[in-house]
Amino acid sequence: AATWNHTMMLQQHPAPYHLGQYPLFVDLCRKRGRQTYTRQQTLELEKEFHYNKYLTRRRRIELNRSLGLSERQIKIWFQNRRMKQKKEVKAQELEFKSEEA
Amino acid sequence: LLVHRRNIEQARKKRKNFDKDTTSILQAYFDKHLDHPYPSEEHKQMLAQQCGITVQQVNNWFGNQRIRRRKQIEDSRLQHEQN
DNA sequence: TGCGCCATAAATCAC
DNA sequence: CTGTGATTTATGGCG
Repeated sequence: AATWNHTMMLQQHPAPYHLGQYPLFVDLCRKRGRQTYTRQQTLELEKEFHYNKYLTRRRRIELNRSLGLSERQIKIWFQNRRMKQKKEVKAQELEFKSEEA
Repeated sequence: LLVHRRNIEQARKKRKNFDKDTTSILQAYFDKHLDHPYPSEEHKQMLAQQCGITVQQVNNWFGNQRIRRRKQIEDSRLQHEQN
């Protein structure tokens, strides 16, 4: 039986893909790197997020031009930011629970 | 960074390593499910309760562990490589 | 048909 | 310095 690490080594695919089998060699592109955004970029994005949590296409294009980030990166940033906020809210709720002690 | 300022101002907690018992429980589960170290939501909650940590911390631990073990295996394989 | 949510990868941060 | 828990970019599946 192929272990997780065998699977990784042979197929390059540890597969978080719930629902059964994952095709071979799918995940080779997951060797990607990651750009770290500048302070200014993060600051502007954070500012925009405070203004509204969801972006219109128009706003996305404006940010694309003012920051040097692609529309896709900006869209993804907002998705991640919403997830982060959700986690923070969840953590706060857990804190309230522990206050009952 | 900004994140740091935030942490210091809001949380004021130092990052602490998990205690030995917690690590033991998590590693035992990981090793037991080496074929597929992706615990279900139910198992994550169970582990969190057993370890006295949050589900998010369980997620962090498994995420880090998967990547780091994978790297370990790759590295040891590269060391063995001779052509 | 695209968009957002979600779990996750991988890199990076920070103690 | 290293190690490790946490956070930040980025992907792909699915609703």
